[in-house]
Amino acid sequence: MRISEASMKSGLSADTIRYYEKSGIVPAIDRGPDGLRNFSPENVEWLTLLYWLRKTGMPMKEMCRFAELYRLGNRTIPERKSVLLRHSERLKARQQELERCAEILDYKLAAYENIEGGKQ
Amino acid sequence: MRISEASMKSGLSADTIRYYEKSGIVPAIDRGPDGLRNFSPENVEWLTLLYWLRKTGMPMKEMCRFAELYRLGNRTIPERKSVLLRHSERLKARQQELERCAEILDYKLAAYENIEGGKQ
DNA sequence: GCTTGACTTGGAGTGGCTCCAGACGGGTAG
DNA sequence: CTACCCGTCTGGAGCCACTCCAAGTCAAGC
Repeated sequence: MRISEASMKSGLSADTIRYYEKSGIVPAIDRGPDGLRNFSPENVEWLTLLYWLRKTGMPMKEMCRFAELYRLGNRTIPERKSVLLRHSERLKARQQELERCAEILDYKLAAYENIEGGKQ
Repeated sequence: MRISEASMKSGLSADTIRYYEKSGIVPAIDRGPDGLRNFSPENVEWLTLLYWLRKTGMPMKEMCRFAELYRLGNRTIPERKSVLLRHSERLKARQQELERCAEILDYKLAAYENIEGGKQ
């Protein structure tokens, strides 16, 4: 499939996909005789995973490392697991931040309720 | 208090505080006779709020708007409330994304458990 | 009086895209 | 056949929100 379809399915923009390919985070995609990229379902699966990792704050560097491990085959699975576990920890920390911020917002909003028309 | 203390208390770096002041998101801070910034507790409270809003993804533009409303005094409280409510919605959406990603990670990790030593 | 350290400014650099100009090639319309 | 539109290509500029740095000022301590 071509880039627009891969983009729709993965969630990444066509520009971002090209950018990822350039930076090696995505393997060089096969090209048709016309020179256009031809994405396989596996490519799209990979892009989709990247979409989620990136969206939830994994840095490029780490994604590059992860991609490299993937290229190196099965014997890197333990390390890949540890990358994902680390990210999972990050997600938890992030959720706590969001919760903390939600509390602060609630507090602020309640304060506004009380003030409404009073002093600042 | 000086910038280093304000930085510690708010969580923002000194550079970021100066940057925020330059961009108007923070009111011009009082200067002592030595030309150094002299932060009041209210300044720090404001910085702390900004820290949380920014950290949880509120764009600068919106924070600028919020700062402007704040400057305009109490009659803008309803609009300030709606800014915070909108952000609160954003937090919820963000939390769902994190959860979705956590699911995907769990799925991947489980797949790795099964593969461990088998085929890629 | 000299060093140390916190602060100042302006400006350059960074990460991760995002947008754009200009070129190409395939398909439909006139 | 020509005109035009689409989607794609590449390389490069632009953007956001910092972050870091150089060069300078000043105050306090030895």
